[in-house]
Amino acid sequence: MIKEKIRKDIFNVAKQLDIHCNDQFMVEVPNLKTHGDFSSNVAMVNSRLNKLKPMELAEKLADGLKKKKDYRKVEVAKPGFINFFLANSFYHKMLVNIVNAGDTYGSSDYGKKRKVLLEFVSANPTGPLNVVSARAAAYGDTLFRVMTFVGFHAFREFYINDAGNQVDILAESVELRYRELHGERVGEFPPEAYHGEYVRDLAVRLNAQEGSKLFHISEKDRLEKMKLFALEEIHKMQLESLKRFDVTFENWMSEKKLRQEGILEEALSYLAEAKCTYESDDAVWFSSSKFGDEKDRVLIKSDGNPTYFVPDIAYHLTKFQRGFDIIIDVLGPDHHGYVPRLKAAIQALGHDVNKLEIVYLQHINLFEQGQQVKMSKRAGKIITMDELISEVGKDAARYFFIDRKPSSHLNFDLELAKKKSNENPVYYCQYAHARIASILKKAKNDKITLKKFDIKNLKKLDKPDELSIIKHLIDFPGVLILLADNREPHRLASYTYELAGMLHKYYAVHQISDPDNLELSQSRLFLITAIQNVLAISLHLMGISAPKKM
RNA sequence: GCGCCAGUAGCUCAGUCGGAUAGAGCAACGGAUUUCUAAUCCGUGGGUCAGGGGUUCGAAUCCCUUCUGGCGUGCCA
Repeated sequence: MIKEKIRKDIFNVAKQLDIHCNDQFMVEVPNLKTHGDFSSNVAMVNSRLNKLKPMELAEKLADGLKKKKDYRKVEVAKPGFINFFLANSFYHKMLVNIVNAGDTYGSSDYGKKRKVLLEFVSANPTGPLNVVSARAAAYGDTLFRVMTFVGFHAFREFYINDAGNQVDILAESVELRYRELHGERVGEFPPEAYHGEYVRDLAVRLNAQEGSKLFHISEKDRLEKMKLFALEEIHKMQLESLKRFDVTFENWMSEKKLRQEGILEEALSYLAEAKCTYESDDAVWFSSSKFGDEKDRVLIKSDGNPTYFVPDIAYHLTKFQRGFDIIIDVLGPDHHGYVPRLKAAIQALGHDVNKLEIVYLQHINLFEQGQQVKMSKRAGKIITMDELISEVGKDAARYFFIDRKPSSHLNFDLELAKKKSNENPVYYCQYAHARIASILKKAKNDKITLKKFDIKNLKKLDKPDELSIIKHLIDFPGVLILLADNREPHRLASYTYELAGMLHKYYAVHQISDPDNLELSQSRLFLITAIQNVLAISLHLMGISAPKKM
């Protein structure tokens, strides 16, 4: 992290010169190259404190900083900026570090082993995963990979709503299809039932296993059997889809299990102890409005059953009991009205609500030939995650889902994702990686080797584009930390795309491997080795393959 | 009505947390391969950062307000 280094240098010089310096100032990359590799507003921020004009203060600091050998030039500009130009030797030193670090480059102990729970996807076990789940899967998994890489102790968790109303309806839907198989006329399929073709498949498979036997047991037992069968099968389907997407979970939390273990009662009794519940209209209420929710919420319905809210409270209670430092829920946009009451419950239970973070992923619109693909859940006409993966491939799908920041609506262009051309950013990134592999192979054939590489040779790397590539490579660890802190995987997609672009441009202008120019070639091969290393790491963190050949 | 998210080039979006002349890609047009992969590169045009006000040395970024779009606002999950 160069910015940190420069900050430290500034602080040191200020101390030596007896200049007051608070930490409010910034070090950043200016828009214009003529303004240096980095610049700082330190003199402007601290001018009042030192009773000096910004320009005067800047001059003083700059004089001290000029003495450091990592800077080629330190200059002062108009309102009071200090501009830093780094020495080539500094870049070369960093480049060697990058290659030496290998696939650990960018990793750090930044997260200080803080325990992080990432809950995402958590789709109802009532059907195949859809594209929204796919976005959540790509988002959550990439965030997990990066947070782990920068030193957090992260866990992925999938919460299965395998109890309650929805799964009863699922069982009834299977029942109807099962009856149909046995020649019964079930008439119009109820609108609230699950219409998807997979329900029929489930019935067929159940029938293959059990035949008409199920008619000889009570309806209650039969429905229970169907429920278990359907849940098991759908869970396997979802697991399989996620596996195709290279996403796994450390833990699957079952709502049914929470109920069986009495966590719901536990949560309810804590709320009662905290005097946050009361009875009214034959129902039990939670006084969530005490904690900022807009109104109180029902916990136990007048029919004696808990609302879906209760298991959610119980589930979150376990998250806190398990001792996580950071708890991240990745939710769809339709849940944001729900969060205030959840946070109210956490406060009522006496836990630190600040540990809970909610990330809302916005909706996805699929486009095909410029037309939005209309999806209707009722008619069972949805595009599943599996169909999407088959259609565009895992790599493209994961990239496209990560490419936008979570709060943006995502327009997914199916045509573009399938294209194998420069228009498709996924291939653009992968091709850069493959291209390097190809150059390295060629160099090997030409007997240009990198073994026992002498750092002095890197002096040949002095072109502006070479230095800005190295600069970009040096940024990598900082990008990962920024990404982890802000929970914004899209930064990695942009970063990778930019790096790939730099390689392609570099390739177009310079002969990298040239047997007639051994020393220069070795320097350049060293550079592209570093690029390839970083490309491979970023692609891996995004769950995208890094091919050697395309 | 209230709440949340968004509004940046014709389109899709970035913008490193308040910095200097707001950036890419696509689309349009014009160029570049006797070459380490043209799945690539170079060039050209394109902007009232939705509107207005405020905060300060300085605002796409922070505050207020108006407008537009999406979602939410169940004893459904």
